Amino acid sequence: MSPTTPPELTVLGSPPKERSDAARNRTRLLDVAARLVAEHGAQNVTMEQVAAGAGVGKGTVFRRFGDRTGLMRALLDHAEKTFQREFLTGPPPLGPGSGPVERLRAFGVAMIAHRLRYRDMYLAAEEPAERRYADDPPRAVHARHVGTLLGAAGATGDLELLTQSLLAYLDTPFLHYLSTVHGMSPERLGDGWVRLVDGVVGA
Amino acid sequence: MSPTTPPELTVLGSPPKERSDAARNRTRLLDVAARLVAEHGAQNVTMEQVAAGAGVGKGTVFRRFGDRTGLMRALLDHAEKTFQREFLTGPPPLGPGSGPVERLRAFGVAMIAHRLRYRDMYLAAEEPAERRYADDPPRAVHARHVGTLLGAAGATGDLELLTQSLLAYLDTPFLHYLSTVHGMSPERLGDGWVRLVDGVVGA
DNA sequence: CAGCGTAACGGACCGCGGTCCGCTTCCATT
DNA sequence: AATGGAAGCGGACCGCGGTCCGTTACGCTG
Repeated sequence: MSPTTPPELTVLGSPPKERSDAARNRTRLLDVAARLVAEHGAQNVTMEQVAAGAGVGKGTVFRRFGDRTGLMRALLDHAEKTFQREFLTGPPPLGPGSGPVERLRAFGVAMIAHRLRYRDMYLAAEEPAERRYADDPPRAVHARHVGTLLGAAGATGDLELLTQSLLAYLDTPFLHYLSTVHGMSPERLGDGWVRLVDGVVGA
Repeated sequence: MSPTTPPELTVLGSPPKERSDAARNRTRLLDVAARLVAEHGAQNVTMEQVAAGAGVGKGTVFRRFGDRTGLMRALLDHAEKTFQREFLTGPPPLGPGSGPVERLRAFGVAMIAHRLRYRDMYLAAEEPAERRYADDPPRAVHARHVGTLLGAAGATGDLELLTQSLLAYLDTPFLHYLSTVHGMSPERLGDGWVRLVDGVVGA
């Protein structure tokens, strides 16, 4: 090897770097997609519109984002990261500093607000029923967080399943349904979460 | 009016009768669809195949069943009715004769088995995220049943929301996910249900 | 700076769900 | 049995998500 050879293995966790045209197209596509979603609603934005708006071919959109739900997830990424920072390292009662039960309560309440706020995109980001919830990194983060808090709160038994039971309550289509069809307010939904948590940790 | 005039108003609750050719096509379509689903899986059956197999045009299928999910719901109708009879009028502990908490526990356990058994069609019968759970007569029956039992069990507070919280645990894609990705057995899922119920009724 | 291997590109193409509308069939009435 | 009108029918048609593959452009190497 020549003396100027750069490292051949990418650093663990950093994705292989993108070619410049690819990177440019990704940001243009996200910009256009965000604009179109804000303008017409996630429901009414087609992949072809996004491609045309960014001045690229349709194939490029699919190469970058895999499928429609991948594009939507990419759009949600920033909001999701912000939310994660809040409950992982933010101020109490959501972040560290409060007791586990209090943090658990706050987590659900915040998640309900978050999901309802971006419901349009969360609904559009849903995977088909067969692969729902699988390969979903944010969900894994939420699960670890809830599981840890449950443990710290002294909950006993099948914590893995208990965690999933709680997450089921925070499903966006479910919250959306209760909010629209049953006319339930976020506060009411939050109270429901608190009650569920209390019941489950034996408070 | 002539003396032989039949009643002009259909009896409340009985749908306006179907023309003979329409009725014949409905049964043929359901037969063919059931066969194709059994043969290739609900996932891999197209509406056109069903139409062709029944020797009718595609438009006819959609006229009868509205959309793909409508056809799947129709296929599930028989199993669903049977299940409803079991928990509404069948023997204890599922049917009347046991205490409300015991019936509630049995209901969830039976539902988990039922949904996993027919998961293929339940997954295919799912509505898009925006209208999920809305206009779903079986769900309304389940909700009334669970709500009634919760009340009889002496649960207090927001029974409507409590009912929905419990139903969220019985969602087919959720159960399917836990069963496949997390490798959880029906028994384990049943235990999770029981724990949830006990926590919520304050047992 | 020329050459080259590879990633990226673009848009024609495909399959499926769903719609539309001119034609057919049923059946109530006389 | 004839007839009129409504319910039903069929299949061409449309739009969208997703794929394929020949072409293009990036950037590394010498």
